[in-house]
Amino acid sequence: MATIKEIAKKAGVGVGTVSRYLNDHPYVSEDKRKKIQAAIDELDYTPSAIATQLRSQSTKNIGVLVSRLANPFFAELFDAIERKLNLYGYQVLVSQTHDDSAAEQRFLDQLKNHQVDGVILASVENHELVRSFAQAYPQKVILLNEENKYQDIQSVTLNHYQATFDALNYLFNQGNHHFVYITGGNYDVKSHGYSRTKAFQDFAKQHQLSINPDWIFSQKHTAADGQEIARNLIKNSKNTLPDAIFTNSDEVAIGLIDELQKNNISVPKDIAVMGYDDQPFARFAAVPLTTIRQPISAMANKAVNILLRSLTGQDVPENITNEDLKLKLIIRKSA
Amino acid sequence: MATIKEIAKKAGVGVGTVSRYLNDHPYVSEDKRKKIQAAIDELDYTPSAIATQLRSQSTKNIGVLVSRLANPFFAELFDAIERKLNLYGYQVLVSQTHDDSAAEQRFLDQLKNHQVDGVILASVENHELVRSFAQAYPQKVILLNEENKYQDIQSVTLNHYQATFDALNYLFNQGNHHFVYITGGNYDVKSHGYSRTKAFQDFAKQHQLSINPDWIFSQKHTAADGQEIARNLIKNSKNTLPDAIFTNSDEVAIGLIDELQKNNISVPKDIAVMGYDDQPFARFAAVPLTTIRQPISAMANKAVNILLRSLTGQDVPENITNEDLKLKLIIRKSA
DNA sequence: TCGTTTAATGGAATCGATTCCATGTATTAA
DNA sequence: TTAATACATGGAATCGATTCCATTAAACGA
Repeated sequence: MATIKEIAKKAGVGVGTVSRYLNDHPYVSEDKRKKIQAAIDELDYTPSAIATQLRSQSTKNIGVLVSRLANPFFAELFDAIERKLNLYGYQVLVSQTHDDSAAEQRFLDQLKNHQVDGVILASVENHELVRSFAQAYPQKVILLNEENKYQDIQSVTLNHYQATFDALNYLFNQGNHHFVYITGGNYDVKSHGYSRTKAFQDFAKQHQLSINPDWIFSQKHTAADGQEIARNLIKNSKNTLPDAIFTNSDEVAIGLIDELQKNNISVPKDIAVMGYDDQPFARFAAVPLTTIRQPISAMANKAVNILLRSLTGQDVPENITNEDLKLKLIIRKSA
Repeated sequence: MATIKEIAKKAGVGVGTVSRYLNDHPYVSEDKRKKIQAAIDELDYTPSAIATQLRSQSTKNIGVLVSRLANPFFAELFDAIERKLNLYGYQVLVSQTHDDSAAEQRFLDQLKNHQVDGVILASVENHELVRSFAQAYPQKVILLNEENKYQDIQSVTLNHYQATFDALNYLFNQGNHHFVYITGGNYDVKSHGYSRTKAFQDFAKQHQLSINPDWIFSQKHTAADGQEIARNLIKNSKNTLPDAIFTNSDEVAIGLIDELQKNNISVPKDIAVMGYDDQPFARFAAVPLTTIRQPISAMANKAVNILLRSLTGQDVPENITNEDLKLKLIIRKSA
């Protein structure tokens, strides 16, 4: 590959002049412009991004971390983020954790070794780890849709507590009192998704519902997980079945419904099922899902806006309102 | 951030020694090892990946190009590719074309400017463009699941022609003779997905089916597209409706079925619908999809194997057989 | 004992761009 | 006419690693 030196030589000018030409600096005569461009064309020259990055100490790369891209929610989120970042000339590097905090570590290390200028974390496994990075690089890290226990980390957060509470209320008011709760995280304070779980716990307390520990499921993500839960429920609960299931993912909901119906349990008549995300597919399910819609594109845009602003100091329009970031209960057939 | 120079200074050794230590070269005394490690710990040093990349002329980054990650097929494909590449210490950069060849151009330029060591193209818009890159960097480019008109480009290809032909035969043998054909590409030779289209054309010829030009749809990808097609079909075809629809995507199939049913057209009784991909969701659709399953993980592994081998010259196990790469008709309810 | 490997080490050169500095010429102001 | 700016340019220094080369010390063989 040709280098800037070769271009300079071929054009009969200094490397400085070539660089100035490439970067649209003034102070390059028309005469040399032509010669330089000719040399570039002739040698099919493209500047080495790596060299530029080293010298300029900036990569124009942003890392995005999600737990699993095969989850349509994350795929759509990534899509929105990429579109927005491309607008500003950034490339995007995605990584998936698959719930593995070692993968998260490797991802974050890219900040340290300057592979990326900043990161958007749409998933966090190890809060301590993330926090230590966020403190080391406060402008370079932003949490998206994750619990933020520490005010010192930039983040865009939605009110999942309220949305979950409202959805549970909706189920309750339909006469459901025996709940199954399924989360993608763990059923404790340190887990991601805890504000939803907290809402469930508070809700149960408020209505004095007894929580059956066998009806709490953790780290469930896929339709296959949902099917398994349904089987488990049917097998273990002898004569008592729940009357409502709150999932934290449409995928799980779909698996559940499929398996329940196969066992002649009607949704929503026998059991109501509440999804989460309003994934593209939700409306097309065998029983169209009642679910909580996340405002994906608004979330993505806001996160990118904030990150770019803090990264470059330059003014990036703030055009996302709190209204745009509202979660919304979508009522279909499953509950 | 600390640099290797500062480490050298703090440890009282030369930069060469530090570098040797970092890269596990022999010829570093136990004594200095300790001092260097102490300095590294104290200054929280991490080598700059950019500098290393510049010097070593290799990035350990691979680019993956897909048309749309929100398509579950591509999301799963990406997932499989990423898992495999991580195993070998590579990072992955994804880009989406969204059918825009300018995006493809930008993506490929990363090869030229050394942002990536190689690329996997699971989608191609502009064949000429891709070919010119493939010729400039023959070992660095591999096509995955795309038409390969030129034998000079590395690729892994499946027999979509045969799979499509077989699926059409299946539909035909059920008594369907009036076909709608829907592709994600264009209905011509230059388009991606043409071997499927060719199979359809040959099939029609063989059975002397008349092709209704109003029943050919191009560049359709989403469930919304499917719904629109269904509406279009119903509105325009007065008293004649097709009896079978061959789609090139489960997503489209799902939208179709939804809209047809809303109009009291029964699937598969009135119209049979054939999907493509066997996306995770296919089995959970309102009418579980009859579709053609793509061997995603085998495809991904094979592509990565070939690419890494041609990139590094080193031996990467070839453990994917042709049997693993077979497309398979999955019969459910929609046809 | 002396020549020959082997082990350790420091530091300059290098990868390919950008930017600062020095220098020179042309233009304008007074 | 002269001083002050503006315009153009070449090339060295720099970003932060790796690697080659030169040098020295220790171990080895005969």
